[in-house]
Amino acid sequence: MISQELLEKYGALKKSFQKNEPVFEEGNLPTHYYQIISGEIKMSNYNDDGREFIQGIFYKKQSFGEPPLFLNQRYPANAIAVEESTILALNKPSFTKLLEENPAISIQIIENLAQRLYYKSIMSAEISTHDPEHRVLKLIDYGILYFNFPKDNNGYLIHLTRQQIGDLTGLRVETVIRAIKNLEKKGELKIIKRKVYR
Amino acid sequence: MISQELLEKYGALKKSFQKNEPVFEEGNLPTHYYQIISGEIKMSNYNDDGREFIQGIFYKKQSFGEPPLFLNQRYPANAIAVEESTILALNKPSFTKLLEENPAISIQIIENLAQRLYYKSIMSAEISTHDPEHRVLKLIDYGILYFNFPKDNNGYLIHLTRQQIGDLTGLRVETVIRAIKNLEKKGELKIIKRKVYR
DNA sequence: CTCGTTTTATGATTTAAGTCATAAAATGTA
DNA sequence: TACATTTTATGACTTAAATCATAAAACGAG
Repeated sequence: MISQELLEKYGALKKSFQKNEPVFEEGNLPTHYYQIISGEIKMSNYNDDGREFIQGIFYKKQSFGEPPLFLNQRYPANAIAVEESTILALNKPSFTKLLEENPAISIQIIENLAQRLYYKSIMSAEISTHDPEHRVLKLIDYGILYFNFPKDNNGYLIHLTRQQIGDLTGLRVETVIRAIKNLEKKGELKIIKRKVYR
Repeated sequence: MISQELLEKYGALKKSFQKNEPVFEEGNLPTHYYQIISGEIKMSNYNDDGREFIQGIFYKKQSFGEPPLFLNQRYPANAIAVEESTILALNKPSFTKLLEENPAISIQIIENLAQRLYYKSIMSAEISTHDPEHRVLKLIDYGILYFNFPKDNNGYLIHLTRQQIGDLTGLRVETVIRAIKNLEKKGELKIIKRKVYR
């Protein structure tokens, strides 16, 4: 995360997005660095028969969509606002200038990319070699660590729908629902008013 | 990739690894930056019942295992030599110093991480939402682009075993073998003396 | 060259997850 | 507050890929 002041110093502008409004679309060339001020942005792909795969969900203070920006490659996925969101957008030339003039930021970017690569490494192994219950639980545990889910007296509230969990793990809703029920039976998590706690 | 001279200037040492010898193991804390001079290194996980998932295969001039090094986190996977390999290893304090004193290297690191994140993004979507043939073909096409497979008059030679393709895509050998046969029937690739060409 | 190991190959069978159908809560909104 | 939409839920059925069994070809070490 880069401080709002620094981004604005280099000319970053605030933009608002309605719920379900796209920030950028698969196949387009990147033009800006994006960082969330408030709201929630989802990056996802759709396969030929319309099935969604969520690459990640990003919250306030997080940036998204940088890899293709650095590589001058087309976006491999869509980014859309899950809820009304405000985002800082800095155009590429200014962003490059910012990086050149602030070497310490590069280290932050490296750490951020490393973190996301670490997540993808774990999840790709989980997704491809483990059973649904294991996948769902790992995703939840990862979310607790890095999506900063809120904690109350029932434990961490997993604010993802069953459908979203499915789209993040490559499982179908029904399978996720069944897996969560089984995990509850095993005492791995709680379901209170249909909400999942861990 | 960082030039061998620069790495050696900061004290990097050459190390040799026998076939199947581990470079580092899952759960250990990172101590060095590693870059391949020659040979082939595989990073992979094993699930509870011994099934392997290959995170990636790295060839000469490529570095591997940096994300946990930057994050001070334990390795999420093992790295082992697929064949006899020579590697440059630079310890963490020296590597940090190198980065601080050579800001341009940071940009290279960023691009490298961005590239790998891009690969993981594509593959994770492919793996979770598509059928075996699609997965295998995407992996092969990616490999042609980034693993620099050799090209001869039959096309690009995919020098991965069926087992490795399976471990990279989360499929079983038999499924990969059948998928490859079908892809040959469809004219998407060639099988000559059991070797796969595209 | 020989023998053991690895890789590719193919058919039969099983099974876990996907699909389909249907519905009741919960949530949002006019 | 009423109604449409979304989310969660459950049972029955189907299917694609995993599993199991077996073997031939290729490769590699001695």
